[in-house]
Amino acid sequence: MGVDLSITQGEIRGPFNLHHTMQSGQTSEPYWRRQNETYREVDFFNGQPALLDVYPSGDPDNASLQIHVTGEHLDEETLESIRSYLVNLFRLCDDLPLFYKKFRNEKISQAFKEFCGLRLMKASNPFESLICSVCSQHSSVEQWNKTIRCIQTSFGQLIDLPDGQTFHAFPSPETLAKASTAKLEGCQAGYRAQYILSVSKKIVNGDLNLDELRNASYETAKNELMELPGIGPKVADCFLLYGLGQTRAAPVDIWIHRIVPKVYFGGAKMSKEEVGRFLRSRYGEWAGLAQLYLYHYGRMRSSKLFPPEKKLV
DNA sequence: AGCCAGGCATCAG
DNA sequence: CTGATGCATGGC
Repeated sequence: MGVDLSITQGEIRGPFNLHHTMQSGQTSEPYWRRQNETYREVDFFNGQPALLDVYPSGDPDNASLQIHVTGEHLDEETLESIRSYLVNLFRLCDDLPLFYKKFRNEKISQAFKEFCGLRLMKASNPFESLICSVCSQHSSVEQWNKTIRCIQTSFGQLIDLPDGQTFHAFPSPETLAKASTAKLEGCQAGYRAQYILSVSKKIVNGDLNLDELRNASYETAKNELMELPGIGPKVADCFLLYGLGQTRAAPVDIWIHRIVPKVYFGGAKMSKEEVGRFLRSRYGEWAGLAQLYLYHYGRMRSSKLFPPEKKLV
């Protein structure tokens, strides 16, 4: 009923730090449940639910990912789909060493050292990522995570695991389109409840097709997303980056809006739009990753867990 | 009590 | 175009 797998160097291009990646507040999905070094999540593979416990091993520069799978019918094909699921989720094929090398002479390289192995994530369920991105607006990481977990248990299909544990899948657009405002607000969604409803409805009636956005250019996709209620530039970029893997997207939130002018322009006054344009022109296809390092560095630096001794500037 | 949190919509100049 | 304000909610 349980099988052990590992993803090792050779399948991972360069360093990988699971903790940094899992704790960087990306809106691909909510935080996995954590117990010490191990992170747990449930999903379907070949139509069967399986519970994944993942934990790191090896030194940071030569890291591998250990996986314990609990479930039934764990044939070779299922295990292979679990492996590729994780490789895609943590974007383990991204050439992190090349990214570090390209920008090693910039101030941002301080963040490379501090958070070496931090990787972008890409959602396995774009709809879930879109709802996460919507809920993250004007809220803390901890808060939107609670809301998403509540939406999951309140509306998501029950999953029975062979060992008797139960989990909930993330609900479909059809389910959320029919959700009651009261129940959504019960999950502390606040005024975002309306946004969740209308976005879900637009997906159900065909006005919004997330798979088609995948093939559109960055600009086209972003403009189309911003037509939707409750989706502005930042939420659109979060979804494009963490939901669809558009690595040119660089969400400009309050942290990035503070940090970029300070680090790159001597504290000059800039609009959010200017900051976004700057990151895209400077980092191109790496803009999303550069944004993640700046964001995580800034957020950790001002946290009590990470004293602000080392300065980026 | 007041301000902030991975913003957005709206309205006034 | 820029700037101000309300919006739900919890944490500090």
